[in-house]
Amino acid sequence: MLSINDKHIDFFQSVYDVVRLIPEGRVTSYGAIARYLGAPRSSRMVGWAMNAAHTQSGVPAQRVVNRNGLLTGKAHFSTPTQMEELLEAEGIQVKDDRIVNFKEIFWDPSIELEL
DNA sequence: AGTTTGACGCCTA
DNA sequence: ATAGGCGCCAAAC
Repeated sequence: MLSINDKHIDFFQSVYDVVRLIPEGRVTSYGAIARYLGAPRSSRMVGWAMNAAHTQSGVPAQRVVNRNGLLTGKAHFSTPTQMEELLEAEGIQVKDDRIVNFKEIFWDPSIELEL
């Protein structure tokens, strides 16, 4: 699925690129990433891309949650507690698989990177 | 080649 | 507030 043409950059690669830009201590949602990539209705693709995120390096997958601030992807980490542990290590409070103050630490690429 | 399934989001009842 | 349906695109069956 590699492409030699720059015209259509891999969707996966683009997702990883955005995720890498998420500042420490901040989080974003699948929908926000999809919207930033120009596919507002394709949040599922972001999720699919994240499925293979662990194969990439420098991709803080724990900073990507669903629009409710729920750690929906925690099952895909090494251990069921890995995700929240990583988040808490960055100063993000997690309560019952949900990010506390989600609205405050939310980082929207389409806004933060609009310039 | 048709069907099912996602680490989702949004609208409607 | 909760539940269910549809959309959207790619990969696995």
